[in-house]
Amino acid sequence: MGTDTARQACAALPAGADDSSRTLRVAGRLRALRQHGKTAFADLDDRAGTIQLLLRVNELGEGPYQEWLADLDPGDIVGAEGNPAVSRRGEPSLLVRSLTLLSKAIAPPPEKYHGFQDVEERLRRRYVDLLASPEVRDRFRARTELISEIRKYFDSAGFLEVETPILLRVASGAAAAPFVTHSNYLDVDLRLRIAQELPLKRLLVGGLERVYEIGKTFRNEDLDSIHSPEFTELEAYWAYADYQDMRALTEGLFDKLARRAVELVPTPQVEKAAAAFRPPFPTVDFVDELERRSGIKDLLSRSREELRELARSIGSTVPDNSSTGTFLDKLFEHYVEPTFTGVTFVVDFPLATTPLARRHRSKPGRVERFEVFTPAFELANAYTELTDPDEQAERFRTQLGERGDDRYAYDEDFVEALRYGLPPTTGIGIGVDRLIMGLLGLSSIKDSILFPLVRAR
RNA sequence: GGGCCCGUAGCUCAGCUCGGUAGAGCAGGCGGCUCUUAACCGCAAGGUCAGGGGUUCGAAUCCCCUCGGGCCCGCCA
Repeated sequence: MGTDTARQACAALPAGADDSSRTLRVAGRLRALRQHGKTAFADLDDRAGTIQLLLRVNELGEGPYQEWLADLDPGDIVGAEGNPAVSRRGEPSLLVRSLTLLSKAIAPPPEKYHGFQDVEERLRRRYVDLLASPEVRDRFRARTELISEIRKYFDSAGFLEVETPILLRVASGAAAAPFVTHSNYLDVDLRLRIAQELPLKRLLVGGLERVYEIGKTFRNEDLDSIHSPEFTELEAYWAYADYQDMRALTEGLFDKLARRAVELVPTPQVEKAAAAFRPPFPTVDFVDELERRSGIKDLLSRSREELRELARSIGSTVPDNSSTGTFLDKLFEHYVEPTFTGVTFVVDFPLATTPLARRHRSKPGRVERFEVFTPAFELANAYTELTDPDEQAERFRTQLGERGDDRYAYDEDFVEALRYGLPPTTGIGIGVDRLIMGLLGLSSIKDSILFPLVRAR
């Protein structure tokens, strides 16, 4: 039985009493051992919580009692059988009749009061971090539960969960450097996906009208408090809907997850963090807000050179040959992003920033796109999808021409797929590790990932 | 890539400013204690002071380099 059941069995007893008519059995890890000559106390943890073991010469006998105490160390994994009891000080306890050593901890657990503090060691040896800290175990359980909620949400909205390839000949769908590996059999270099977007949209061409995928995505770039080379991404595509529909769906998801997060981890930190994900959310028009904050007029009619000079004037050191979209992004990052105080929806981006989105129906020079920002990071990116194969081909070429490298790689087969007809569609990508960070109030993406990549030493 | 900070016992930390035999608590060992919950009391043990080089009669301490980590900035659209 779990320690929670065992504790309940003790609940009715008065302090100092035990009930020899009932037998309890628990198994778990010894956390602390307090010896008092012929009596000893130990705390035993399992997935359900903790219970005190009460060991006495009276029940175990002099010889076995001394042998047990000589053998036991904090960190050992034991099974215990005995009677429900309450200590004289009122602690629910298992009065032990017999003990079984299930696994010996040869390496000692971290110091019991301060715990495992060394940030680097906690990442390199996450198993020690987990065994030493119930809070860390709770955090990662919550992560899994929240991802499970995401699945339920999309499932109940009629979305089909699918798996698309991680190994690809062309890694496209985002602007990022891929990891490259090699197939010995095919004798060809393969890339790890940098997004799930293009395979998922192919599925909509194929008639699966609502699909989503949650899985690892890989970007061969920097590692810092909000970037991990391997991260969990959610992407969803929805035919016969546009980005306004997607916004409503997203807000519903955030609302549900915010409520669930507080249930899972009812701490002030999480309550505060999760509250920020309760609708309604402020909306910021990319161009209007940037013009208002910066005082720059007619942003969309500025030449690339003008935008470059404007970016230079705020201290950006991006290369001269960067794209128009890059300069606009730099200006936005500088003038607007620091003003966000909570979860914010930024809408209707300049066309130049986004090669896969549909042109805005009423705002010239824009795409139908929203991004979700928190004060700390970009969280989600959604748009009404571009469905026209000729325009898609043209946009890939423009992107390549401006950047002069092979990012946002031209995916020829994807353009071919569009020729068969992609229904009007909206799609979204959400950084799941970051979403967990936001909901639980974590400041580093490494706190959201069980085994983050660390440098060899 | 730049700046700042950190690395001392298995764990949590002092010691570094101002150079002079490397310390404490927890864990582990031995002894004591029949109600503790950071149990307590006593004894003994435990070190590549991240690594390398330099200055010095003498370096954990001062200087340089390297490695690892954290934070900030830049870059990554």
